[in-house]
Amino acid sequence: MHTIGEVAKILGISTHTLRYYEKEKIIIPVRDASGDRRYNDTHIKWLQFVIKLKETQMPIAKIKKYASLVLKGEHTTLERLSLLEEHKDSIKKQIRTLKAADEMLEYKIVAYKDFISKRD
Amino acid sequence: MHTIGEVAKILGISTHTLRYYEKEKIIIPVRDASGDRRYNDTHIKWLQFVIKLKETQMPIAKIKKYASLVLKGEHTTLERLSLLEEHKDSIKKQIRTLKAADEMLEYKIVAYKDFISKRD
DNA sequence: ATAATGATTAGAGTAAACTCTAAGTCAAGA
DNA sequence: TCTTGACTTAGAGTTTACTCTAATCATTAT
Repeated sequence: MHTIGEVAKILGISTHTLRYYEKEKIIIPVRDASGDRRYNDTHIKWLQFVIKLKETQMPIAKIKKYASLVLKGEHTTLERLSLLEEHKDSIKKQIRTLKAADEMLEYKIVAYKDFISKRD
Repeated sequence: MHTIGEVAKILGISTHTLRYYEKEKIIIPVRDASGDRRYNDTHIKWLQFVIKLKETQMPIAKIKKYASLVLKGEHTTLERLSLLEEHKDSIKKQIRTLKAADEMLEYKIVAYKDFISKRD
């Protein structure tokens, strides 16, 4: 069981952010005798998953939606599955966009290098 | 030569956004006799480039920086080149992140499908 | 015993990137 | 002539995702 400060350090995010995610019902830690938040390994794994989703541009609203489905129980698995499949599509699209931009930049960079070498 | 409304339609962005980019000195169109903005094909190509940079998560501040270098003239080509190379690195990183997330999602999706097929 | 550390809360403040409003000008078509 | 529609401006408002503040409480270190 970890305190909020420890979890913040482990995940590389701030305690503020962890409390914000709780306010948004993305993570619900347990409380110890004195009312402090406690996170177990399941909480941490869930947060690592949330961070992965965030890194791939899933908005907080959608992460919230997914979290609420998880809380609702097993009868939401189909809906969760389609949400994840939708996001997988979005990731594919992002990769395509990035690859196109990468090619364009490569082209521009070569043009710049060529220009510079001919000038100097 | 195109009006702001035409350019907005061509690029799929709003006239508000085009004026905002101008306020940020990212694009400086010319003006016609009655003071209206006019965009030529060079302006449009530049805006398409800006949109590509945006799609790959370059912040407005950095796009602004690049635009200012272009305005300053040929003696900034080296600096522009390194800015673009830096961004190309960031794109590579983004692709790696997305691929990792994609694999993780594939794994999760398979697990969900497995669970559902065994349950039904 | 006291000071430092780290936790708590409600709620205010911030940054980025738009997005919209209000009040106005101007040219073309019915 | 009137109206419609596109344009102009300065500046206010919105959304997202934090980020911080202030006041307070509990535990640990000297």
